[in-house]
Amino acid sequence: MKNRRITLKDLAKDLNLSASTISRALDNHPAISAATKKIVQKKAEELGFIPNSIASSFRTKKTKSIGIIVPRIDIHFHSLVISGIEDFAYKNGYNVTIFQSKDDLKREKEIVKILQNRMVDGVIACLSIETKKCDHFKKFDKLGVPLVFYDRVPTDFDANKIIINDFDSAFTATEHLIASGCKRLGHVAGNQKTNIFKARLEGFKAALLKHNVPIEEDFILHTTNLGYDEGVICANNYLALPELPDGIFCANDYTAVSLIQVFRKADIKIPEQVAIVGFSNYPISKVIEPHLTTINDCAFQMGESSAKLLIRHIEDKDDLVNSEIITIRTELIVRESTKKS
Amino acid sequence: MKNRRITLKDLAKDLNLSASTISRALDNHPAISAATKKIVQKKAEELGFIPNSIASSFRTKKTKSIGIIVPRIDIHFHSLVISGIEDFAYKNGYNVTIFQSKDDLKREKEIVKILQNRMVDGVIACLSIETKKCDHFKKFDKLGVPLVFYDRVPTDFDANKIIINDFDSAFTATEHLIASGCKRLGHVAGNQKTNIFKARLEGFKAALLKHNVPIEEDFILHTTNLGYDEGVICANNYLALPELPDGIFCANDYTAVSLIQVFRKADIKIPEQVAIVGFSNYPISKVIEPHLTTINDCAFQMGESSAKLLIRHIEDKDDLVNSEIITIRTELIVRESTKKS
DNA sequence: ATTTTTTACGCAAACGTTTGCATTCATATT
DNA sequence: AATATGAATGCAAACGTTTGCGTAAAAAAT
Repeated sequence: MKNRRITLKDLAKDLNLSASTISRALDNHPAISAATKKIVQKKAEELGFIPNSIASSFRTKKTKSIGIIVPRIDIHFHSLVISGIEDFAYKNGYNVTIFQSKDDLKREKEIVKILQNRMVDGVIACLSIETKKCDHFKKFDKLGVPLVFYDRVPTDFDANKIIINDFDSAFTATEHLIASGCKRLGHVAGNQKTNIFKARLEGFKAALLKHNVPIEEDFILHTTNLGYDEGVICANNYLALPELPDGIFCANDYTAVSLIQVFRKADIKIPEQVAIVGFSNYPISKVIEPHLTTINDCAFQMGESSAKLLIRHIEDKDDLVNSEIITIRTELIVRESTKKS
Repeated sequence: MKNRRITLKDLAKDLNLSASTISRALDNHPAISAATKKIVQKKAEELGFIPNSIASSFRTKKTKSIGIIVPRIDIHFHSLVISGIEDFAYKNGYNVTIFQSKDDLKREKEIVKILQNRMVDGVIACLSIETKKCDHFKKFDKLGVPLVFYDRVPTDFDANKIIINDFDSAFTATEHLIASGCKRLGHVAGNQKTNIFKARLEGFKAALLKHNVPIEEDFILHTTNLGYDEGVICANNYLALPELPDGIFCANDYTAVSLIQVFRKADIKIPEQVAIVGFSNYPISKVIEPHLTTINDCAFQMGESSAKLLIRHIEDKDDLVNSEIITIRTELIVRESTKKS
């Protein structure tokens, strides 16, 4: 039962070599002869030697693993980002340990503490919605643990950040509505305490300004979490207005989908009467009828870029740059929900 | 810059105590006086001591981390399971390291090797679609590393498994169609090389048998990956038949959604002309019009149960049970797609 | 044949923590 | 007063690997 693990020393004894030679042989160290390497590798195979990576990490102070803090794993955007991170990390010999903050600041702080026990070579994080100050993250810098934020990033301190340009994306989405012939534009806005949603609203307004479209405050509806239910509420609010907007840019796809559904039930033609644009390119956007025009936020690529940047910082310790902001290019995906034609 | 980490020894020197006393004090060991504990804790706080968990793991041979192998993270079912695992693990002081097999057997084997380097106290896995033989997993047993499979589990060897009863679930779904008045029943079947999809087909047939509904082979369509596109193909195949089924049980929600969309475009009323049931309760099932009746596979709970079972096996080493199969209760969620009324 | 260089390997320390056992000192028991 | 008990702490080894440095033997240079 007690299957003691084979160690370097066991191999060494078996082959009348020293542990250091075994270690170097398996590491393909130049100072070891080809013949010895062969022998060692064969023996290792034979005895089923499995290197103890904990011992190795302990010695070298490198764990080859990176920690990820996300609000929730089961949100499609985040699972895509994680997928991108894992993919890039895996190809580069790193593995990823995942924590969910559940959008709870207290839990986020706990996780940060856990992550500091030198379990990870670097950290990738997306802030909880509650997080305003990021002091708890500052210790990573002192410990020499590289840190990259994505999507919801801190504004109160310098850090590596992977973001999309929410302002520009919103601007593009809105311009698309205008180009489609919309004259009365509305916006379903996200929580304005969160920067990305603030930027989307600002981008929306900027586009109107540029094209001399009047900003109708009644057409700008505010939400707190951009869920389906809030989308339904917004839709009904629009319906209660004396006149509907003829184009609405929603800060995410969920609310956009709800709008479409409620409007259609009210026999309002999409896109003929109201054109709708969402944000994030969630899977539902390709399912809803009519298919939803939306902004692809390239979540997988965000994950890849995060991992890439982090690993570069992990391995280039002499890197003088300690703060880098990378903006991922988004794209407008035009589907039926805006094709007035 | 070089911020050397504070260690137990530093604390010991500072307080004129031995490292062992510090260690025990922070561990709340009974042999240490309350007074000493106070002092040690205060000093630890003051110097910003962070225990080196790698060293601890190295010494104790416990990493308090569990490895997860999933086909893909960005599939909603899996991200839900992972979420359940992480949640339970977190509450019990474990963290989770995630790997994606990408449904590639070769990569799955690589991951298994990586996971054996004693990085994890236990493993939770969902087999890649390619995996038929599970020999590569057997080493975990020899190493004393507990292993739990979920959803796609091996059939060729005893192991801890968390599954749903696909046969029963399919049976229930089909009975529901029959109870709704359907007489000509169809099934969109998944890849029959995969057990869960085979069981769903069998459950479907068994329900027909029980209720003396004829099994019409033309109404049973086979697919390979159950994607949207295959759903569209199936829908068109149904439309090409001399007579449509009046009730269809789909092996997953994607194909069910495609059926609904294609049928509606062909001006076929759902559920009046054709009632449709899906499987898995994906988010889209609540968005599609009409909302989709489906089987809730309780993915989050699967994750929780997996973690619970695994951690029990990790901590009860003397546990004589080495193979346990837990079936999670599914539930039929009735929505508009089957409400003929 | 001697010296120098090169090649291939061994020695031993170190990483920070945990833990069985020994030790010290104070207190309780006889 | 001598011994036994118990509480609190220290000692030292161990976990398995890596790595700078030392050294022996072999090859090359003189």
